[in-house]
Amino acid sequence: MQFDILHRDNGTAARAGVIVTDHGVIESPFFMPVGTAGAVKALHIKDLSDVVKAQIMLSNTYHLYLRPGADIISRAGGLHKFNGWTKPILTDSGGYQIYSLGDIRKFTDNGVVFQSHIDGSKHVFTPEKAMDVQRELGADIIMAFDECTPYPCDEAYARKSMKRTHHWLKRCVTRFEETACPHGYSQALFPIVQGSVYPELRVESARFISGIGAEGNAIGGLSVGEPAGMMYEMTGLVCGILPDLKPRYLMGVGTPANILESIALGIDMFDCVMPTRNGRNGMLFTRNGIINIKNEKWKDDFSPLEAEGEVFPDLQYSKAFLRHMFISKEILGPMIATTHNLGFYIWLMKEARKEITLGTFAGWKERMVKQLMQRL
RNA sequence: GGGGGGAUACCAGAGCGGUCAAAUGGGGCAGACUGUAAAUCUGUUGGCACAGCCUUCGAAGGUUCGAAUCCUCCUCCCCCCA
Repeated sequence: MQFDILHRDNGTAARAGVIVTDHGVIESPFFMPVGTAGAVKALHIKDLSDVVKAQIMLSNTYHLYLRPGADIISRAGGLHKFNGWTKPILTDSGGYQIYSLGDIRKFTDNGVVFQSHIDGSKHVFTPEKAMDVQRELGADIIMAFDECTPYPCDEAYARKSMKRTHHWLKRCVTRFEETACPHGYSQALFPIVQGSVYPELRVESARFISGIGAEGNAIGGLSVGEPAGMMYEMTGLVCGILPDLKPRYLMGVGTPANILESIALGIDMFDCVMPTRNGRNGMLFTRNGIINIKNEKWKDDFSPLEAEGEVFPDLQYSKAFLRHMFISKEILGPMIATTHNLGFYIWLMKEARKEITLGTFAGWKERMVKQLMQRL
């Protein structure tokens, strides 16, 4: 994997660059639609690629390991062959799932014992296992096995957990170096900074992660319920320490405003379920603000979803029609909303990139943040 | 013509003397959702001057301290036999 910074903004830490992988080029900053089980819910890969114009998708080790199983995907020739997505893929390691699994998991010295959310069966995940499975899945970028701390989290636990993540990282790196992708192309391993909302821990973790010399670095454990200001503070702090010339990935973020603010702090990569999940639940992100399409006030609004929009559904469907689809529980409702939201997110990233290139990102961002988060 | 069953809030449907402004489901309305156990979950759904009061359980009378629940009568619906 190769990363080059092509432009830097005037007045913020934002940068525009390019990542080259064996499955193609990605222009940064970028947003990765989440396709947990190997597919972005409610979307064909053709729409993901040609309509939404996603450059890369994210998938999940935990889910694919449980079902259909890494062996099946490996026998298919890797995840790209299995799901038909020929562009880059990033897989998350399963650390976040173990966090969100709550009380059906427990930590051991070796790794994590957890129960499947599907059938309750017991499984053990270790750093080595996370690497082995991700090698078989064959994503272009794979993530270290970490522990995502909840919010709030006391400092003693956050420190202990961070140390564990660091320790696990070393094991991940060792295993990663001992193995190769069985499908014949290269993979990059990204380590993850933790440390909850404690500046000293974040600094310590960012330094440790930087020392690994990875091809890219991620920030985890944020956007788990802490105030946005705290998230920006931690992100800015960590960005100041992580290598400048490597891509920075802020995991799980976020709202359009969160993303623009984080780009300004030096983040290049994002993923979030918000455009897809909230879309399926009737929330539309638009250039003018947020719409809850199920609200009665849209019932006779025949204006297009987004008059200035460039994505297929924007002009094709009216608000009244989409509301009708949702109220009638038609499958097309979630499909339209997902397509629109992802198209919007990716359009927003493209615009951000353009502004960075022009060196005018800061002012544009201020205007957009206010506008995008309004409730319509 | 004879016999039987039933009418409950927007709909369906429990309740069968007090703890009932009335279970439950649907529908309606609103909210939540940030590395997806999510096409999910939560709240609300008679009125108001709202820790209380007022008007509701087909209509009208009645019994009772007290009725959606018991009695009388009226109206309408359904089933069976002829």
